[in-house]
Amino acid sequence: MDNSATSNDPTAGLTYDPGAIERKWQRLWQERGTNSTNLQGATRPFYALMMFPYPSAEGLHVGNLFAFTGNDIYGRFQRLAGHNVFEPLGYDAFGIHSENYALKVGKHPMELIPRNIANFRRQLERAGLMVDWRYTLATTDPDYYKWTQWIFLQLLNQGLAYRKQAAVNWCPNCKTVLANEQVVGGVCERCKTPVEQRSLEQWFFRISDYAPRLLANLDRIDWSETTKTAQRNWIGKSEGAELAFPATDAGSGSACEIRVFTTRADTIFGATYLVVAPEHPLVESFTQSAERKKVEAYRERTKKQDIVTRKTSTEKTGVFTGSYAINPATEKRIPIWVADYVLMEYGTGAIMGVPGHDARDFEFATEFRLPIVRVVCGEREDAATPLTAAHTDCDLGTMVNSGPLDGLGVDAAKRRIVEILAERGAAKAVVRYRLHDWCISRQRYWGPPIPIVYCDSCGVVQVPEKDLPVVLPFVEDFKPDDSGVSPLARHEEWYRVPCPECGQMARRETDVSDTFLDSAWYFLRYPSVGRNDVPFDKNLTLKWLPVDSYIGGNEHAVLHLLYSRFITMVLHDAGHLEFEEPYARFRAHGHIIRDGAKMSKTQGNIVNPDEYIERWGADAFRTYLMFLGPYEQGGDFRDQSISGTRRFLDRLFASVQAMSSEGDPNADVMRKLHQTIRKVGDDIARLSYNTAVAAMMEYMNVLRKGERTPHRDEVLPMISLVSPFAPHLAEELWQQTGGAGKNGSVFDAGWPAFDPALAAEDFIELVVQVNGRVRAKVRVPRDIGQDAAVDAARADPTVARYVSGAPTKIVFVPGRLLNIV
RNA sequence: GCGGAAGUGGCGGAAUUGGUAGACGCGCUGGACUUAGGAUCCAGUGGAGCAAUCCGUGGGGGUUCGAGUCCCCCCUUUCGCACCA
Repeated sequence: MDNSATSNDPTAGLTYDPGAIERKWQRLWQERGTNSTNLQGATRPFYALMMFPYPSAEGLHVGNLFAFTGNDIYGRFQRLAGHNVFEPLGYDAFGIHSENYALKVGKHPMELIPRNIANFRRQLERAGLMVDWRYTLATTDPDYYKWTQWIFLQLLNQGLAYRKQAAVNWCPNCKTVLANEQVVGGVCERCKTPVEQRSLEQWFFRISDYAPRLLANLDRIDWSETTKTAQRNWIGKSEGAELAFPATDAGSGSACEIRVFTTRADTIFGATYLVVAPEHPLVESFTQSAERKKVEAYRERTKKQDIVTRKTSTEKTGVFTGSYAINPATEKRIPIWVADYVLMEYGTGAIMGVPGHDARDFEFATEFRLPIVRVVCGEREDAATPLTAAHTDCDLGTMVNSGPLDGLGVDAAKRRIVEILAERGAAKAVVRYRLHDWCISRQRYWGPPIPIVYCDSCGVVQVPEKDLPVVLPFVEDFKPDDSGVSPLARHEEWYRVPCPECGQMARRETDVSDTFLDSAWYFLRYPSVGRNDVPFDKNLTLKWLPVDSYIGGNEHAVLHLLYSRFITMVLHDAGHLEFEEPYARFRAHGHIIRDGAKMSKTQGNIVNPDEYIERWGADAFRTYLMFLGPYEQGGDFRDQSISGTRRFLDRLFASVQAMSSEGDPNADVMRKLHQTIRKVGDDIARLSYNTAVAAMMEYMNVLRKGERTPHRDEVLPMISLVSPFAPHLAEELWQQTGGAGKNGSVFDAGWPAFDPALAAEDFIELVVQVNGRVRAKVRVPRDIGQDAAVDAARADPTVARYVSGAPTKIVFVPGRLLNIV
C-alpha cells in the first residue's frame, strides 16, 4: 500500500475526490443504462467506432487509452449534439500475438484469453468510456467465428477464394507462413528472423480483382489524406505497356517472343538488352547449350539466396543466356540476360534494359559493358550529350535517336510508340497493380479453422452452412513445428470426418485463417451481437452502417483498412450489404511517446494507466491525454504536466461550489463563454482536442479573474463543455446543480446553445502597422470603416511619430488590421 | 533511392483562409497565506537593452504593404515502401 499519498502526493489537498466520484458514476451508468443505445428505436443513429484492441497479457496500454478516449470524446459530443450514439468495443483475440505469448508462458490460449479480456474490460470501465457493453464481442468466440467461416464460404462461392501452390514467406522461428505484409525489410515483422521461401498449397482471396475499385472509391470517402495516400501506394497502379520482343527458342529453333512490361515505352529505342527473372519459365528455352551450366548455377544460387540479401543488395549480378531477341523498334539484335534484379512477381517477369534512362539498368549495363544509348534529352542537352548516369527525369524530355518518335515529348512518345507497335501486334497498353492476392492460410493453431473438407472422391468440399462453426478444438500441443502444416494436422480425431457430400471418410483443412479476416468484418457484427441465425441483421445494418466515424492507428492504414473494404465490397456484390464502403469517415490518431522517447518494455518507460488513474483520476488523465498534443499527431507524455489538467478540473469544481445565482452575469464573461462554446464545439468536431481543452482553460481563467463570485449562468455551461473529456466529474456537477431532474444525465441534456449575438465583440483591438511593422493597437468599434480607422490610428502618438506626410498606400483589413505605407 | 509528415521559448505545444508569433499547460522567478509546503492563491516569464527600440518560427534566396504560413535551393528529424521496370 502506498502511503505516500498523504505526505508526498502533490494532489493532496486538492478539492475533489475523483476516486469516489468515478466509482459512483460508473455504478450509476450501469444501473441506469446510461451508455446503452436503443438500436431498434434510434431516430438519429451515429456509429462511433474505434479499432478494437488485441487483449494482451500486459493489459491496456496508454496508447490504447489515448486512442479510445479520442473516440469516446467524439461519440459523447455527437450524443450531446442529439444523435443516438453507438460506441461498441470488442477484442481481436485470435492470432499470432496471443499464441506466441501462450507458448512463452506455457499456458493455453483458451485459458489466457478470457483472463486478458476480463482485465481489459476492468481497465476500460475505469477509463469511463461510453461503451455499450451489451454488444461486445471477441473474435475467438465460436458465435463470432462461425460467421468468419461463413464469409470464407461467400468468397468461395463467388469464385474469389482459390487454392494455389505458391512460394510463400516462411519464418523459421515462428514456423509459419507469413503474409507479404508481415515481412518487413525481408525479416519477420514479429521476431525479426530473416524470412525464407517455401512452396505450400494455400488459400488466396482475389483482392487484386478489386484493385481498380479499391483505388477509385478512395476519391469519394472522407478519410485522412495520409491514409488514402498509403492505400494508393499499396495498390500501386501503374499505367504502361506490354511490349513483345521476337526471339528464337534455343532448343527447337522455333519463333517465340518475350513480353516485357514497362511504364516507359517511349524509351524503347534505347533498349539495348533484355533481362528475365531467374524464375522465369522461359529461361530454359533461351539458354544456349554453351551457357546452360552457367545459367543453371546462377538460378540455383538465387533460389538459395535468402530474400533479405536479394531484396536489399543493390549490387547487380546476372548471366548472359547466349540468345538474342529483336528490338521491335530498332529491329536490332539485343542480348537476353538472366538477372535477379528483375522480379518474377511483378509485371511479366521480364524487362527491356534501357540503361540510358533507368538507374538500375544503368548500373547493370555499366557492370556488364552493355551499350548505353540516350533517347531523351533535357532542356539543355542534345542527342550527343554524354550520359554519366541514367537520365530518368522525363518532365521536360524530348525524344532523340528514336526514329519516328524524334522531337516528341515523353508522354506523346509513349502513346505513339504503342500505336505503332500495336499495328504489328507487338504492343498493348496495360494497367498493372502492385497489390497481390491475399493469402489467408495460416499453419497455426490460434485461429478459426478454414471450413473445408478434402474428400478423395469429391475433392474440395465446403462445410455446409448448417454445420458451422467448425469449432477449434482444445488441444494441449498447439506448438507449431516446421512440418509446414498446422498443429491441428497432428490430431486425426479432429480432422478425420465424413465428407459432407458423399459420407466417405475425408480430411478437414487443418490450416486456420488469417487474423485480418477476423477484423475485416467485425464492425458489421456489433449491432447484431446475440443473433445466431445471421451474421448481421438486415434492418439494423441498414440503420447503423456504414460506420459514421472510424478512428484507429495509421499502422493499419493499409492492411486492415484495405481488407475490410474488400470484404465489404464482396458482401455488397453478393447482395448482403447495401453499401460498398464500410467507413464513411476515417481519421488516424497519432502515437504517444514518453519524455521524447518511444515507450518500450526494455526502456522501462511504459505508462501503466491504472497507476495514473489511481493517482489523478480518470477524468484528469483523459483530459491530459487529449491535451498533450494534437490527437491526429500524438504527443509526448510527461508526468509533470498532468497536474495542469487536474488543476483545471479542480478549479471548475471549486467554481461550481462557489457560484451564486444573485444578480446578473457579467457581460464580458458571457461573451467569452459563448466564444468558448463555439470554439470547443468546432475543435471537437475536427478532433482538435488539445485546443478545445486550452479554450476551456482560458475561459476558466477569465471566469476566475478578480475577486468575484462567479454567476451560475457563467459556470453551468462549462459542465457540458467539459463532459466529453471528464464525464464523471461532469455528471457529478450536473447532479449537484440540479440539472434535468433527479435521474438525468448531462449527456442527454444537449450541447449548450451558442448565441452569436452574445459572442460578438463591439470593440476590437485594431492592429496598426506602419510599413509592415506593428506600431500600435487602437481600440475601435468592430465595424469601423477605413477612413475612421486611419484617423484613429494617426491619433496614436507612436503611429504619428512614424507617419510623416501622406501615406503612399493604405491596406485595411476590416476588423483586424491597418497598414500605413 | 521513392513517398508522406515535421523542424516555433527551458519543455509539450498554439497560430482553421498570407494579417498582433509564442494561446493553453508544464517548468522557472518573485510575492501572499503559513509552524511548514513539492498544497493553494496572486504577479512575472522568447532574447538583447536603463529606455526608445532592435533581433527572433532549421539555413540561404525570392514573391508581397505584410511570410511560421506561398515559391526555389539546402540541412536535419521521423514514419511508411523499398531492385515494382
